[in-house]
Amino acid sequence: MEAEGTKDRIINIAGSIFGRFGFQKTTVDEIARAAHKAKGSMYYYFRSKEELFQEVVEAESKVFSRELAKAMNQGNTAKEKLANYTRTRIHLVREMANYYEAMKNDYLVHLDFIETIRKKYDYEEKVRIKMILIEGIANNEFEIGNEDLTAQVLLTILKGFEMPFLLNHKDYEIDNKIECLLRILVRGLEKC
Amino acid sequence: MEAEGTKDRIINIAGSIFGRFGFQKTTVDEIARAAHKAKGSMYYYFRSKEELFQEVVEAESKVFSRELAKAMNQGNTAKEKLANYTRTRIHLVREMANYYEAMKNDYLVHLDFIETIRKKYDYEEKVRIKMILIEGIANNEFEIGNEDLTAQVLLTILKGFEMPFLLNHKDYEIDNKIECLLRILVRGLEKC
DNA sequence: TAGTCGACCAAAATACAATATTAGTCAAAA
DNA sequence: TTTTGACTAATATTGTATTTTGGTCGACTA
Repeated sequence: MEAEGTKDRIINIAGSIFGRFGFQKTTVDEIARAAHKAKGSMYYYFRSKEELFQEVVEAESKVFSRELAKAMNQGNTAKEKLANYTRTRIHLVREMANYYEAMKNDYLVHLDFIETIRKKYDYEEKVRIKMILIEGIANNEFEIGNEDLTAQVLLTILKGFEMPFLLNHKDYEIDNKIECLLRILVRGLEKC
Repeated sequence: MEAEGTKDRIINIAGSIFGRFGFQKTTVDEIARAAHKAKGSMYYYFRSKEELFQEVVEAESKVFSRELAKAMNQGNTAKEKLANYTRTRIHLVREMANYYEAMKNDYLVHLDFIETIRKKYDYEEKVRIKMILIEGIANNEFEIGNEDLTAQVLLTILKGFEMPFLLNHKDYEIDNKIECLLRILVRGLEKC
């Protein structure tokens, strides 16, 4: 028996094809052929093309989440955790930029199921940031009025930082910017 | 001169039409009719539709700039200036969100002359923020390693903040978020 | 002479019908 | 349980006739 089930194999293959061509320009038959299956078989595992895509995004988000959690836990203090989280997040998103590139065409076609997924992962991320903040408050590292609002704002900042390279603008100074941003954020949250 | 008045009138009328329908879906003839002129007359004042649009953007950017400068100068300290600048900028962009709405269709058609304008005004804005920072350092309000990089990062944060409502997501908590952001930024830059 | 006009043109956008792909189904079979 | 490929309705694409649009120009005027 293969370590990887058929369904997971399809998800992986679909992921690489969706990543190259986006949701709309990828056909179910194309994925089926790449997976050496008949198109009909796809509908044994997934109710629709949308559901297949959703599972691909879900799987990739899990990897994203795991990497982020790992980076975060490599720090001892809340400050370090926030810093590692920020650095890793920005770099991960940057690596995924070419992935987003293919999705750009789908972007205006406002697929509302994507919106749903996005919201869910935004929420998860906010919770994770909030946890760092709460830990920092408990540690006497941070002094924050409203952790929930602050977590939301930090997430907005992080998401804003990805915009430049989400829209082609290459940024060779990104590492300097990240450190500069972190200096402001950490000092801004710090208990002094 | 009378001619200068006509040109400005055309720019204003064109602005409101471009604002409603975007660059592509607005026709030169439409603008001409609204200005009670023949289409040919448009080409007496502007070399092309692009140039007309460019002048519209230029004019509106000037208003934007002036409002920002005004808000900024209402503060006495650098901290106040930064705060006023931030608040005004975010609110101005939000008011313009419906304007951007119409432009969304043009967005993917990557009009590179728009990119040029954007770069120019980004630079101006960065300079303005940098001036606040330098003033703050001179005042002993701020303590900043690299003002240029910091100004760039602040601009990136501000531009990131506009993304949510640039993409429909209405945000009823925006004022709380702005104050929360400002608290972080000001404390993050503060000399303590 | 600065400003306006509208007929005119080539290029681009649109409309529409014919054609081809595609998402999704299903009965049969492995 | 899993796979298949023929099948269909809906969607997308293509080719083409038609219209619209950006832009020009010579004539006109105040």
